[in-house]
Amino acid sequence: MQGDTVIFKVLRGVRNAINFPRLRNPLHLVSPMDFSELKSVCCGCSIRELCLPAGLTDQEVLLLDQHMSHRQPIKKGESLYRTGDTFRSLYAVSTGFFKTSILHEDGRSQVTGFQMAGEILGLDAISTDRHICDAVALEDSVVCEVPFERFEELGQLMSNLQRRFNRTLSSEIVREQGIMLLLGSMRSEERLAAFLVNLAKRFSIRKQSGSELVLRMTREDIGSYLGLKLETVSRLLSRFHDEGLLDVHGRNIQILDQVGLNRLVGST
Amino acid sequence: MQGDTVIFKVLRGVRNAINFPRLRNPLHLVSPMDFSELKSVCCGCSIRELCLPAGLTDQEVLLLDQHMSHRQPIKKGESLYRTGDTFRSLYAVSTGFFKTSILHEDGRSQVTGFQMAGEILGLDAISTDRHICDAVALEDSVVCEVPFERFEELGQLMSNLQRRFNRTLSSEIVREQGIMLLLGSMRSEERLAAFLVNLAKRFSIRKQSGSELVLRMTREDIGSYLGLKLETVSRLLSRFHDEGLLDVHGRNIQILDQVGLNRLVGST
DNA sequence: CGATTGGTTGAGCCCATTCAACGAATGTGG
DNA sequence: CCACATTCGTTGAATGGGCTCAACCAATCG
Repeated sequence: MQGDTVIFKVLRGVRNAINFPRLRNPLHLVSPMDFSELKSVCCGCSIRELCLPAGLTDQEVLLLDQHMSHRQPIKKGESLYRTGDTFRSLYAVSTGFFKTSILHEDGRSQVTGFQMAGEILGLDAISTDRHICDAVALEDSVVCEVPFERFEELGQLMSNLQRRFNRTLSSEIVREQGIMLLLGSMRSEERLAAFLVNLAKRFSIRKQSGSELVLRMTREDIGSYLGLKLETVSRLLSRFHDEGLLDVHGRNIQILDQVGLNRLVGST
Repeated sequence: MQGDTVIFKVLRGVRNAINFPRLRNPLHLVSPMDFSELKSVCCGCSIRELCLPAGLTDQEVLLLDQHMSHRQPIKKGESLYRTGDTFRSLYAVSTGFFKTSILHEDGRSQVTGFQMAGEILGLDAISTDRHICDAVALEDSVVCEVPFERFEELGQLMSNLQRRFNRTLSSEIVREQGIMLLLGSMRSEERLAAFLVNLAKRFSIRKQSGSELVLRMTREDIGSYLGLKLETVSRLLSRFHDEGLLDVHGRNIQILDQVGLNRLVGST
């Protein structure tokens, strides 16, 4: 134990001596001309605190910003990446809406998630250096490309960034466990209610209405995500409508009874 | 772009100059007496390459070993941690078998995984600093406790370790996506077949028989994991037995027709 | 020894699926 | 501009896969 602490103090000393102080130096080394070329992307981004830069200082964000983020538009229906593509970058959704889905050998597919502003795409590819799912834009969108090799290097220099990223990865694990619970032990109406509640919550965090949802995905996408058939989703939406929980007009859904919907999920 | 590269070279230079060379120094600073107290744990571990130290050099493993791993026995039926416990450490299974499960408010629970030698427990807790599932030993087991704060510090100093850890987290995401596919779009017999094939594969990687399985979990555990009722699991095992795919004697299961089982899953 | 836990099997039921028809909206090319 | 195809969504009727309920057995444990 004693030996442990000694070594650790040394290690920590080394890290502190070099990591944080040097962190600022590189920026100072850049000529004024270079500085003028640096356009802040993340710094002025409205969803900064929902995204990778969450919890970083302005200085840190600036560093991340200039060396990492590369904005890129994606048209509705286009793929950001496909299964089998070699993995080079993570993508943070800036604006828009995506779905990710994995393919089974026999042609069946499973939607594994819907991503909106601030959420990260491609985390699953880190493990194998290849994308194992398809990411498709469900509306015209903009993503920030984050070259992963560089990001890892930056993580080594910014412990704060690395710590946040560990949390991002862990959150994705938690999210998926929630889906496992949903798929493994909820009935259809509970699944759909949970889905709508989750979507509403994520919209409202982003300062959008938490009761008026504009679905960007088809009934089939929802069904795949929830382990249901599209007809079942359609029927359930109609039933929720009849029961006064929702107002359903195609993809425009207004939540009329938030409490009733939550009761269905079982939480609260 | 030019500016990018300049700064990056500097950053990389800083890292290289301090990270790897210094890495060895702390050990040299320790007195001989301290050295004698250091017992290698991971270094001699038979599953080293399946566990956190995978891909590290001997020197790096030694460092990880001495400051991180703390072996700890867990009796069958005991909890390694419970939902709500504050998160301090990850645990690597050294020997034995665990299950993790999350609890729904209304009492329902969902088994989210079974962990065997070399697999890491607690990854989901990183996101919130609290454990969000229960981890229970299904047989007498030994785990290596890895205090996470220290591990993060070490990751900052060993880029290799950090990179591997990113992959570990990502692999867990991929694993869970596989379960989502299973729960969302497979029929009961496919699920059970996939489960058995996966279990057999993991046993055989660990130099154990890939055809003679000794299940450590109950039918109910399996059912929860696969989104089925225990009766369904029992019936399916009986059917597989009748069809000559398996030899089932309680928890001792021998796979008789590997090919037939794989055909059920749909892969190959 | 009874009590408890885990496993198997049967009978009937129900929820979600399958199959099918139809309508609305959108886009495309002549 | 219309005719046509395509995609998406809704709704009905019938089916069936997995669930519920229940009885029974085996192993383990106090």
